Amino acid sequence: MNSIRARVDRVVAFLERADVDVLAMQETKCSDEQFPHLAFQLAGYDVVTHGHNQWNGVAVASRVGHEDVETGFAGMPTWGDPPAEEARALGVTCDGVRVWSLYVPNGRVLADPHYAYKLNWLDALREAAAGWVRADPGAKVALVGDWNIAPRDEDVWDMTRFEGATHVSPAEREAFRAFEDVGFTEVTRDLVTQYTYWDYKQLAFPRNKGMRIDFVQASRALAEQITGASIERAERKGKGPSDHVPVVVEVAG
DNA sequence: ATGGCATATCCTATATGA
Repeated sequence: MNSIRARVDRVVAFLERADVDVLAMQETKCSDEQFPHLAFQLAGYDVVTHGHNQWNGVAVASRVGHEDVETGFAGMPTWGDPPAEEARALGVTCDGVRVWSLYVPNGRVLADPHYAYKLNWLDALREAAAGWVRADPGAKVALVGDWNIAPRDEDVWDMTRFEGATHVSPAEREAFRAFEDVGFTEVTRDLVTQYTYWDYKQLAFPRNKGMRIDFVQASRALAEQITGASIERAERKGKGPSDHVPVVVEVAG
């Protein structure tokens, strides 16, 4: 989002236009008290929010109900001094699908402690997710949001610009791939080819210098029900866009 | 050749982002 308050009208207009049931948001950049609920309610969506302050922040808007809200996951690493859990993960069940809105730590640069935090955070998420499907192999679980990883070379506009950078390192790519080992499949890759993020700077969007870093990892039971996917590139246009665009999946039933 | 954005708040400065 890069701030929900800065573009709530755009977001709600998109939900209505695209006929979306559930929206997982990341980087809302506001506290729970500051979240602009009213615009969503007027459009028929209830929003569950998890935000502490101006950093991070995740939320799930749904017009098909929501239950079993969880903030953070078991074993989620902390950050800062004093160490604290950041608002980067929110689990909500919407019409039988367990939706996790995830804002994976950026990593900054490879030498930064934030990079180790990112890898630890992904490890802990995979462990937690493994437990969810182990407990219920038929569970429909969606791990969605800003993964801050470009799993393949073609997911960035120019690999030579990413030598020694985060988002493309072997360790990050392995951390993303390892969700396969615990029963998850990335379900948008085979259905659509498109970047999901373009920097605000250097005319990145008109030059199509983007990155594909937003993904949907689905449990087996959910992956079987995915019937379509799209990446809403047009949402990067016009006045006041986010630097990311929506990634949409269709679920049967 | 260089630098060029956008958001937040402790707002004429700094942190964050990828």
